[in-house]
Parts: sequence; structure tokens; C-alpha cells
Amino acid sequence: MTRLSGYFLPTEREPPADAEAISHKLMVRAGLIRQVGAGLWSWLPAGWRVHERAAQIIREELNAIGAHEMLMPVLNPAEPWRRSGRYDIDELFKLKDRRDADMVLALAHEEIVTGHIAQVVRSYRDLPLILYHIQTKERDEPRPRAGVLRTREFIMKDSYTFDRDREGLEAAYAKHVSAYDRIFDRTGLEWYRVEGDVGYMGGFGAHEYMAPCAAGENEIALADGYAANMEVASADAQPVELPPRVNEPERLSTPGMTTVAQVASELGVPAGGLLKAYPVVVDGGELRMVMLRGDHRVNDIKLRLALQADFRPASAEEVADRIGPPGFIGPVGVDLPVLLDAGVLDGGYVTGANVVDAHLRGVEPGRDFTFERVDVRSVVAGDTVNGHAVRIQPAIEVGNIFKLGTRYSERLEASYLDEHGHSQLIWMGSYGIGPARIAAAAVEQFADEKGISWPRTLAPFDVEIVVLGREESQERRFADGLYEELQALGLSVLYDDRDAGPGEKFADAELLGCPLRLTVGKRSLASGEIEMQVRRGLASTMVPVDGAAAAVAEAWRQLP
RNA sequence: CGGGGCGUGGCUCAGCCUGGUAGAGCAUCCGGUUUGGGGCCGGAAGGUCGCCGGUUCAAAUCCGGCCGCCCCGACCA
Repeated sequence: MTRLSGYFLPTEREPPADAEAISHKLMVRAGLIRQVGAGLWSWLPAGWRVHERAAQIIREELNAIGAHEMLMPVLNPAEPWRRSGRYDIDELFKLKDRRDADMVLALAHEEIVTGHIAQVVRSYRDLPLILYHIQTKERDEPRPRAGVLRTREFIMKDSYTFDRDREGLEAAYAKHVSAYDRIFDRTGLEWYRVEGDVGYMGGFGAHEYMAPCAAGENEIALADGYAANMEVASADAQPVELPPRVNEPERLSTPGMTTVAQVASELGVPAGGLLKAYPVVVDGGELRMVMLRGDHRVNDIKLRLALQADFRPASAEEVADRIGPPGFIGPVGVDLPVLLDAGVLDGGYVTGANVVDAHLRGVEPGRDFTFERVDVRSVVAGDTVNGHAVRIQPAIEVGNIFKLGTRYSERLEASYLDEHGHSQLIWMGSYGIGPARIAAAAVEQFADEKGISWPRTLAPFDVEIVVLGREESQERRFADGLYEELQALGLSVLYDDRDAGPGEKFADAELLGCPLRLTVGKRSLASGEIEMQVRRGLASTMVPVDGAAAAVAEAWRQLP
């Protein structure tokens, strides 16, 4: 029985003063969530229903690929975290118990689940396995933000696969791809599966599931047939108009012009006609020079992947000692490996001359300097993939899948004996989904000026009945009956039986965003009808009172 | 961690600059009225002005410290 008169649904006319994101404002206003502290939120009854519907979709689709649900504790001893090498992560909450033993609050569960596997799995016959749980995660985020989009405590579905080899991992990964695709289809969200960063610590592949929305913290590059996180996106650069080629580089006086913008405007050359140098020190040792077009930007993640190592920008002193005067450096004549970005097309470019107040014009890669080709720039809107233009959108990461390999099984000693009696490391994958982010992304994607408009599968209730009429009235009696009938048909119903005016009830219903709103009022009832409003688009139709419940149930099945 | 902002009744805010009785709208409670778009009339209750200290005859207001929250950036295993 969910009668609004006795329900805890504290709606507000005004959004919280400090809210910016649409989902933050609307979820608080609609009475779904309340803040406890920075990055700490309570889910009120209606909000929790949404969260649990998302969780249930996840559960069903994971069970369908043979995953087994379990539950692991949030409070962990420090020891496995020390073994995995994750004890020193800043985001990890650390504490001590009464005996002064080091404890942590889990930010994920690779350590714990791998520990169980290490203890239990002995033989190749025990594999493969898919285990998951839906459990609280604690992360001491440097900056929680935007309501439930980025919090310090949140619930995550995390699953883990255990296989005997790389092929097994690939199969387990493919199963998760199919399950995740179905999950996000069922949520009703607009979503993309994009290539993600595998991280330089290893990993054999990763994808992220991204839901485009204004409050998203990530950027994704999209083109027909292509979707990637901007961190790793790759595309063909747009051409740039270069000056005619010359036989050999010509030195130009460019006093004080140390920036791309200055040189470009003074010489009348587009920024893309310049090659800029980005000297880096790789792994604390070797100096290298990355060259890319003046209108492009280095993508540190792609560069790290290309180098297969950590790096840092070279200091001004290192540049001055080994290359030339900062602001005027270039690839010609330097005794350093040069990495040339793929966005640099054939032609003559302007570069630093390695001499104060001078640049070279007409420098051609290959002719005037040798290089190794790399792809280390950030994609920009308008670049192309297979001839299709790239657009860039903000998006929220609602899920991720990751081929871990043997990183954890090695450190936590999870191995098995193969057919030949040889000990082998177990190959792992890990896979996360945040139900709270699914809920928030749905709010972001479908809200209008009236409030939230839930996809049918996530709504806190399928139908909201608004009754206009006093106690004991004919309208009330009809609405009471309708409420029972709809529930008997398997729909979840919120019944606004409050003693409030129509305006307030309509406004609250539209704010909460259940897919259908039924209005039972004296006027329409007199003509043998009730009003049915579809929240998405706010279109209304009249439904005859005879067979109203069945008609509503049928209409509900047609909704997005 | 760097930069910016905010903290006054349940919510949104004014008051602070220029020190002197703590306010408004909404919400709440009581009575009445109204019932298809947050309606109306009358009455009432509700505030350690984030905390600590200082200046002063007197501090929401000025000064110092602390705490909390938000935004931008960095970070995000």
C-alpha cells in the first residue's frame, strides 16, 4: 500500500541552493535523496525503489550468464590490500580496530574475492567462475560532486571472472559485454560502449559504458560506427592549409615569440602549420621530444601508452641544456629521439630553430629530421573516423569492464593445477556498474521543465493516481478501487490521496516523474472517464472508467 | 592540494558594507473557505544568526582561528 498521505516523500519547491547538476536538483526536490555530508547521501523510500529496480535488472542479466551472487564485507583487514599493492591509494579509507590492527574500508573487492578463490580453487576443473555482489564501496574522493554522481560512499555491482587462461578470460569478457548491453538497453538510457584506458599497470583491454548527459565528468568521442573515451580516442586529423614547400628550411627572426599563437599570427600561418615540441623525460631517465601540430594537444594518457612508461615534462633547465632555448625549440639538428604525432601530415612546417628569437619555416618531417610515428594527440571535434566526423559529448560512466589478467592472482597467489600437474595463474576480469549513476543519468537524460521523466523500467512506481475529491466522495471510492485493480494487474501504484489542492498534486506528480498519471476528478468521472497523462511528453488521453485498469496496464506496456 | 564562494526558523533568501528590538516568502499548526494546476481569509508556533575566541557599553554585523558545504582546477586503480 503506497498512499502518499502516509509515505515519506518530502518534495521541495526550490532546489538546494548549492545544487548545479539537473539530477542533483531534481532528485532532492522530488524527495528521492537527502544529503548527509560531502559525498554522502541517504536514499529515501522512492529513490531507493529506483535504485533497487536498477539493481534488479543488473542481477537478472548477470544471473543469465551464469554469474553467482554473493556478499563480501566492506570492512577489511589491511593485509590483502598490502599484498595487492593498493594499500597506499589515497582514496582508500584506513582505520584501526580496538586491538590497533590496521583495517580498511573496501573501495572494490578484488583482494577479497581473489583471496577466496586462492583458497578454494585447486584444479582447472574448478574453473571458470563468475562471482558478483552488490555492495557498498567507500572511496575518499578528493572532490565529491553533483549529488549522487560522484560520492564517497556508493553501492556498486562488481563482478569478477576467473579463468584458466587468456582465451577463457576473453570468453568471460564477451559474456559480460552481452549482459551489460542488455542491462543498459533495459534501463532505457541512451548509452555507448566505448574503448577505455587499460592503465599502464597492465590490463588487456577495457570498455566503459557511457551515458551522455550534461553533468557527465567524462568526454566521449562519437562518430558513425565509432565510440571511445576521449582519454584514448583516435581519429584522422583535419587537414591544414600549409604554405608551398621549399627546398630547405629557412630561418626567420621571431623575437620574443614563444607561443604558438604569437608565431602563427605574426607569420600569418595557421596554428596547424606549426610543429610544437613537448619534451618529456621517460621513466626518470631518457629525454625525448614529442612533436605535434600547433593546433593539437598532447593526450597524456595516450602518450603514456605509446611510451609504455611513465613520463614527466622536461624542466626548463633540461630543455635549455639538451635542446635549445625554451620557446624556440624544434626537431631539426637535435640529438634526441623524436616522436611525431600521427596528426602531422606531409608538408612544410614552422618549428623552433633551437636558437633564441628564431624559427624555421618549411621544415619537412623525414627530410629535415628523423622520427618515430606515434598517435598521442587528443581528438578534436570534426576529426574523422572512416570518413565520419567525430563529435564530442560529456557523459557519465555507468559501467566498466576490464580484463585484469593475472595482476591480482599473482600477488594474492591464486593459481590452479592444469592437466599436466603444472601450477598456473588464474586469469581474471573485473566488471562494475553503479546503480546510483544509472538513476542519476536517467534523470539527466529525460528531465524536462516539469521534473523527472523516468524510463518505464526505472520509475519508482509505474503509475501515480491523483484523486481530486474529499473523503467519502465518489471520486475517492473510484480511485480506491482503481488502485486495487492496477495492483492486481501487477503494476506498482503511488496513490496521491492527500488532502491537497489539484495544482500541488499535479506539480508533485510531474516532479516525481512516474510514467503514467491518472487523474480521477468529479468532472471527468461524470462523463464516465478518467484522464491518463503520459509523463514523457505530457500528452493526455481520456480513458473510459469501464475497463480503465486494463486499458492503463496496456498503455503502460507501450511506454519507453 | 591550488583558486573562488557560501553558512541567518524545515526550504529559498534579505539584513552585515555603515555595530544598537532578528525579518520576508514558502512550508508547519489551529479555525474557516476552496477542490482540474502549488487557491483564499484569520490566528499561532518556530531561530544557540556554523563553532570558539577577541574588540566594544553593545556583535548576525568588525577582527582572528577552526569546522562544514558548494563550484572551478588537479586527481579519480
